[in-house]
Amino acid sequence: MEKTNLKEIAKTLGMSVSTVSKALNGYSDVSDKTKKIVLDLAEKLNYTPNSFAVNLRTKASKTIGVIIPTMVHYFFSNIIDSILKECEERGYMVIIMQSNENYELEKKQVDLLLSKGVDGILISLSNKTRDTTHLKKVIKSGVPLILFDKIEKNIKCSKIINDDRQAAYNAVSHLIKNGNKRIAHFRGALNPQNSIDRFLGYKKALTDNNIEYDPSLVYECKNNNRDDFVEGAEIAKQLILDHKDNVDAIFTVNDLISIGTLNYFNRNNIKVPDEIELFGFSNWFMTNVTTPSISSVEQNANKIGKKAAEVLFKELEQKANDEEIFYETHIIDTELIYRDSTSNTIR
Amino acid sequence: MEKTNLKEIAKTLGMSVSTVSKALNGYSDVSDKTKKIVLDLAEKLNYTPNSFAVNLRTKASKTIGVIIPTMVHYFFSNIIDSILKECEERGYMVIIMQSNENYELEKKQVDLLLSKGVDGILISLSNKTRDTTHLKKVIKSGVPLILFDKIEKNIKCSKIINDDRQAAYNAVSHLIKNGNKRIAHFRGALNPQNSIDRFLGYKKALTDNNIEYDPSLVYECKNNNRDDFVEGAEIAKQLILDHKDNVDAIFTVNDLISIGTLNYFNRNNIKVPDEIELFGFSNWFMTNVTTPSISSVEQNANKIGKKAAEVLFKELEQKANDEEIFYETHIIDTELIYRDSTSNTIR
DNA sequence: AATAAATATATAAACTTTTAACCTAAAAGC
DNA sequence: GCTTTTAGGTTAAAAGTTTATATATTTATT
Repeated sequence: MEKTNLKEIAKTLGMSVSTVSKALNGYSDVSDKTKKIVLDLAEKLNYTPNSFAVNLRTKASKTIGVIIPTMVHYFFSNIIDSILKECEERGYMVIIMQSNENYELEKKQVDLLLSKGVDGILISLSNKTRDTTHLKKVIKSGVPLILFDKIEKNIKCSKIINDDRQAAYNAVSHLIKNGNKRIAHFRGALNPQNSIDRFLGYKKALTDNNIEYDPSLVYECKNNNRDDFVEGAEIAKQLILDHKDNVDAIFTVNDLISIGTLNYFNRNNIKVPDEIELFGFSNWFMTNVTTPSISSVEQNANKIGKKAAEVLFKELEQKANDEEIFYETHIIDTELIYRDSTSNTIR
Repeated sequence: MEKTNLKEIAKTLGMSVSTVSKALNGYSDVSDKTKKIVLDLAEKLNYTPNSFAVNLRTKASKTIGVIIPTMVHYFFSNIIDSILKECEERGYMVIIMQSNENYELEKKQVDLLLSKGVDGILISLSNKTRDTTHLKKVIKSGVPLILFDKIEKNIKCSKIINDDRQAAYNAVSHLIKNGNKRIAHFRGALNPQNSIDRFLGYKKALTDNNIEYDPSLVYECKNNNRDDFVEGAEIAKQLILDHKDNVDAIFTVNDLISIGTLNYFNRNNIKVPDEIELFGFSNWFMTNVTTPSISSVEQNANKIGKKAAEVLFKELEQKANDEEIFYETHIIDTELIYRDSTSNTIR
């Protein structure tokens, strides 16, 4: 079953290549009779167009590229999941690359995608990305670019994000409404924007509620991966050593840290939420099954991925129609999920 | 910065297109002097070959396709992780598709990948795949195919798998060595091969050790996703209702079920491992942080992905050299990880 | 009936690259 | 000094598709 082509079909039917092509593409200037003949033979021969040739001719590949820091993460794998679904529906393929939080690699991957001729690119930036010439290069080359989650504000393109700051603000406000005053924060590393924003939201919630910000209640977690559990437990221990009974609640930068913290408390008979309340971030499914279950911030990763793909396809269409493209920043809603690690008298 | 091409460069330098092409590709029949001139200008103009044209001409895309049942899974995201790394090293791109355990979708995706002209395809089959004409089509079309993890034995191609049966056998044997006689099995659904193999390994370990197989100790878990936790807890409850003190240990088909089970025992003051020992499967990182930590089977997902990619590239090379391809089945080693949910007096 | 309009098909160029085949001039061999 | 080889390059074909333009045929208009 050798792969056939337009030329073969044309020869067999005694037609020209262009007629066959037009028939297959449903052009109106081919008679229905001819169309049927062509379609039938194409079907019989199992004809599929050679996409290399189609790409070359049409200058489009019906393929998009996605770069994320890591695949092995609940949040990102969910984003990818919905990007794949959106693309699948539209007959687009997705090339996925992982930067592994490595800026050089991210840069190289952008080049690879461009050289590959993808129709559009979605990126969630690595934590180490400071320089953005590679992003500007994408824009210059005319390939639509969408940034999501880990974005760089000063790039002229559409962006899809959560409002981390607001989400953190809401979570901490909830802790305050519950009557907590001494609220600790287990923050992420110093650089990543998400980590900064969550910290800022935490801080603002305190000051807006006339609670003095106490830096000694803020602990930094270095890792952002599966070691977070261990680090969460260690920091929880340190917190108790430092502040004994003088702490009411903890807001953590992610759920795994919360789970580690909870684990330490459970092992040491510190009652959650009675003695200390706990609020996580990301709504990882495991927060629902710990004892007690952990309140957390739902980021709606699926919505982020879906919206990112939608905006890309919109821009792709606008580009095809030579319409002007207005860049959009979409803020995907987050929600507080109240579970048993917080007293939820008032919501 | 419009994208330039060979023609432009040739015109600027007053050479022929073919000389420029040969210079850039390091052919020996271009003088070093000319090469330098060409390379310099190409560098300056930021020339990158139009890969659509290269693909068309060379009939290769330097892209491979991967189909997996789901992305949102620790095991698969790890496999993808290492596939991406292997491909990255070789300058290959990876198109990833999710079948969502849907046979029709899997079939469609195979067609898409073929029509896209990928150089090779890696598939982990959906649980619902019975018919394999789509796989035969791949082979017929001459595109190297590698099956991994969820495979179909009767397809003539290379395969990368764990020996689930042996791994289960080893885990249960360990439980037996620890002195357990009444060993329950929380198995997966009836169809998937992995689930069947793990069950068979469980059964064989019993009979090989002269322990009578008791079907009433085998419980079926329907789901294979995040509801497993809840189901694990429910089945644990049922097990205790059914068998009270007449059960020594449990071997579960995956870790989330183990964790759910452990959660039920902890809540109901059933001591693990003193009253009941527990052995999971997959070595999900969370088994390391439960209280007590849970013994489990490490599947080496990264090795599976790495090997799958390696074998593909090997076949790709053999194909390029017109060598005969011998299909290989690689069994990736598993290992037992002993933790606190089992008494590990003898190893 | 002659012309205009419409319909249907064919021709040929273009997309960009690679490479087989060919050419020319200089170097080498005798 | 003549032939042969080699180095360094050019020409042109080919990959398979799309599409603007040209041509041929049929139908409609007056």
